[in-house]
Amino acid sequence: MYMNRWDADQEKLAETPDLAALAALLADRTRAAICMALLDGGTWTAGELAEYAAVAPSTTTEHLNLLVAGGLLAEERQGRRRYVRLAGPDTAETLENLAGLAPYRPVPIRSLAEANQRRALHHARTCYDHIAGALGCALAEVMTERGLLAREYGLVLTAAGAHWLAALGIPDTGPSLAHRAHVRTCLDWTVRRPHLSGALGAALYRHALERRWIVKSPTTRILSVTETGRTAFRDRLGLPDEALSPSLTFPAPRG
Amino acid sequence: MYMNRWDADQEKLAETPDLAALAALLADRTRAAICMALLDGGTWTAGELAEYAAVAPSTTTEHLNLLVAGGLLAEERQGRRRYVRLAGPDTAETLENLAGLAPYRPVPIRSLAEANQRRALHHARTCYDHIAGALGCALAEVMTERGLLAREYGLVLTAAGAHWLAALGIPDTGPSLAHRAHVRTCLDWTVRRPHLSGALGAALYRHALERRWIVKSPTTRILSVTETGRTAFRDRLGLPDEALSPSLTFPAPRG
DNA sequence: CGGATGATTCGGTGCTCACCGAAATGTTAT
DNA sequence: ATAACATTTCGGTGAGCACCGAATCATCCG
Repeated sequence: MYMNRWDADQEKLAETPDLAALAALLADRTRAAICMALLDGGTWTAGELAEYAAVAPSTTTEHLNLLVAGGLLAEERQGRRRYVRLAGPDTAETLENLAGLAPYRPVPIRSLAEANQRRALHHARTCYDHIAGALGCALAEVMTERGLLAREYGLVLTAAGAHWLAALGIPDTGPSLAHRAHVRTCLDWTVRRPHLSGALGAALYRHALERRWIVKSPTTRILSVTETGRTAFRDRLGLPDEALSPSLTFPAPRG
Repeated sequence: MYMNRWDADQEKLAETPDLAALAALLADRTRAAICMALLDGGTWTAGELAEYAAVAPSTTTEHLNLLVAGGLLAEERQGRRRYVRLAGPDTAETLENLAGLAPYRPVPIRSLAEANQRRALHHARTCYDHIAGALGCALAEVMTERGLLAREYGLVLTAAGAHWLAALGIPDTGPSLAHRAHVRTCLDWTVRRPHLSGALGAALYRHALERRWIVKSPTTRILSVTETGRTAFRDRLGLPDEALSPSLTFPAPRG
């Protein structure tokens, strides 16, 4: 069918974002749980998600179909497996922001093991491609205090910060950093303070992983600070000891 | 009931953000329409929203109850009226991001007047407290080209940009700018390119309104560029003429 | 006071959709 | 080939919820 400029414009003009359709994807307990699980930045199989969400495999299939069709998830099929992950950093960031705005719901804790696990999650965990939890928040705070980041029209990298990054061996403008915008912060749902996300957050996470300052649990989102990491975080950033290990008490809120 | 430190921590640990509950608020066509309407940054009465969304007043009441209880909307009651608005800038920003991620839905256009209205909306409109549409995107682009903004670890204000702001009479660190973070961009759902949001976007919008570079339609989100504005935008920023009036053709995509 | 107006409560209706189980499909392992 | 496994298709069921209209409540105005 022939379409002239006017018709093409009409077409463009006559569109509106279907917010409800997108929200409907997340409005289901099970689908929301799947998305939160995938916020670890990893790739899961349909079966793993079925067990995690405690629903039948057939139900999971339907949910994944919707989420993929809606553009929230990317999928990759290998043999009889279906691997899914979040579609991209934008998706992850929006989910994080949404989670920060969401009300809180009590979660049952049945055993000491579960309690310890949650404690570890609160201390340090992955948030897609960066560090969240008390450790992530402490990083953002200390970097601000030290003048590596500044709050001027937002959180930005200072000259000192750029220098510090270079000293660490993180190039201040790489291919992955250039196209992805922002020193961003997102509200941490455990500590309710901001932590670093965006390209800078991702770069720091990768760097810390490479140097084995932190290690990631293969099955969960939990991060542990290694002995090397403890030293590095303390010496290079002056992170207080409380931020470096899961403890019974939380650091006092900023004041 | 007495609660020691351990119990308090347990309580905090045993919470998780209820993403599904929040998303459910937006998963309804009518409620989503209400939120999108409120993205104009204004305050609406229940009756106005009922007419806008084309549902019975009783239905609107129920929706508003849910949205207010969920923390998305703030309400203020005066006499027999119920005024509602978005809860805050965070809410608006998250909604914008979500809308940018959402799929597009064709919207019926029944008359020439409606077509013109949509054209105007695409050209320039309010997005909570800043400028969106082709004009908003053009602003962001031109400011970047002119070196007022730079993409280094994200979009930041350059020294030249700060100077330019000062010359305009916008203080580079005001009370409202300091506490609200970020030179932010959000994906425009009409042009699908980023426009300026965050504190800087809000400051620019206010400034342009005060100088009457633009005027806002009292009933819709449509912005019109005045004759003064045309001159100001062109002289101070070098905005191309295409960006200054609604036209039949769109500016070519960047490249 | 009495009438108009904006908003709310409530009961009832219809539709959507999350869920499961059983059977089927396709893939890897023995 | 046969068996074990991961996922999918399909039919049926039950619960949740968006909607309306009619009646009610509260406020403003003459």
